[in-house]
Amino acid sequence: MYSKFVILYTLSEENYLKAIYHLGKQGNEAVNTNAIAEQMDTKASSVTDMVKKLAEKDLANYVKYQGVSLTAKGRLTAASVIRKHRLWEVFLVDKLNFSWDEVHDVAEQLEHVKSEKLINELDAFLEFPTHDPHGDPIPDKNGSMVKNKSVNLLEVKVGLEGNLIHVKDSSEMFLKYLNKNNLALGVKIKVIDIEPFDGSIKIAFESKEMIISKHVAENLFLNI
Amino acid sequence: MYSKFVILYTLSEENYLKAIYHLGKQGNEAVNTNAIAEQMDTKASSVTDMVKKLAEKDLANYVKYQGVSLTAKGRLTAASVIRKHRLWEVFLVDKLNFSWDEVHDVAEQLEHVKSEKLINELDAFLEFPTHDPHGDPIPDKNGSMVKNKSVNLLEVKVGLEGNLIHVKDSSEMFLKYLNKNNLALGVKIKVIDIEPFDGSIKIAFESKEMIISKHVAENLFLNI
DNA sequence: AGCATAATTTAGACATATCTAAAAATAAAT
DNA sequence: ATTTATTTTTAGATATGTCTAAATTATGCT
Repeated sequence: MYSKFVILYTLSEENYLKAIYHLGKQGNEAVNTNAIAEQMDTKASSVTDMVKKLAEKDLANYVKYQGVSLTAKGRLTAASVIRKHRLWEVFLVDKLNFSWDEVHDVAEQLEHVKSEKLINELDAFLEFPTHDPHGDPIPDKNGSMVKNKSVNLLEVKVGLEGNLIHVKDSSEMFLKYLNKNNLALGVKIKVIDIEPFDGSIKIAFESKEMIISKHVAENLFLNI
Repeated sequence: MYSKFVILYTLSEENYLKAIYHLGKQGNEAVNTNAIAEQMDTKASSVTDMVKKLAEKDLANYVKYQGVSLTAKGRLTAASVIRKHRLWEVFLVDKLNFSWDEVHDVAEQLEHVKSEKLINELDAFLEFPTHDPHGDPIPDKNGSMVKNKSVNLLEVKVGLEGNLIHVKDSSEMFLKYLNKNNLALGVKIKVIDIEPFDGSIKIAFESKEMIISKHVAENLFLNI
């Protein structure tokens, strides 16, 4: 009755693959042990252990003291987990009334459910979305995704405008800040002024003006 | 970024609670170590270990050599896992085109995802179903569910009829057998004859007749 | 180049959940 | 009631994934 299913990779392995994928340009660039440790809220020694295991399974390229990158196999596996994560986020927001700041932790669990049919049917049910609720592109079955040709708000010149199509930091705290200020995906934002002293930016949107810090601007992307 | 969520009980603990709940009349009756081991496809010694842990956490009543039952807390936890399992089964069948013999393994994974909001919103999205695709009742938030006042096919007298509302064995093999013979939930079945020699039963449904073994009949329930 | 600092790895330990094999307790049989 | 068989528990081992502390390698600085 309690059948065992084929577990290709463990939860832990999948999470490490994701971290390396995100930190190292889709896994193509070598990533430091310490960077991974920080990202995953764990210790560097634990990272070393796991990274050896990933290399043994032909998921990662690892040379002592030189960092880790992903093999083609590792990259595809990571992309598949990210695909699941983002599809579930769309499901939660579009069908289950979650707001974009509530989805992360739940999607983090759902992304590890193993079933080809499940994720393909979910994809179809959601009508093959291309982006998640934070504007991140959803990889297809082969791990490829559309390139976000968005521009960081810090690069936008005074007087120019564009729609907010992506936010980099998707922590609950940051998203709640955006919510509070009515900054949602799709909103048209115009750059009014840039303060050279601290890099803060005055923007206009929905007939309001507000000043955002450089740190906030770093995380906002427009399609200009 | 990779936040840790509060894990109340481990996957393993939840699976043991479910097994004890199913084997012991919703956890009210004491269950043998061996019975649990068989149900969970594990060894008796592993069961002893886990059962001690459940007792320590006030989820189970355990007296050496006397079997295990569930405390109120254990019963509620088990019911909550079963609630999730059955709601996900409804989702898979109603929304993602799964057939009733494909849902078990996937639901077995989804049932362990922790989020109050997720399961409540899913419940609402599915319009508060009362039964899963196999006719099993779905517990509510308090762990209570409607009593299935169905009659086992073995108890039905010759000449009487009723709708198939529940199948006990929900293994893929059994469900595929039912599919092959067009025996689906809701079908109106009439008992034509009972063979005293081996307990097999001739039934009529959808203007066909067929003979089913006693073993099959044991797993079918009608609402007479 | 040589030394100090930072990053990384190794060694050894721990918790969880499992197993095998042996011991102990209970149930069944004569 | 005693012996036999079955069930259950204990003791000790293993695998995974983590940790701390110490050792090693790489990097930065003068």
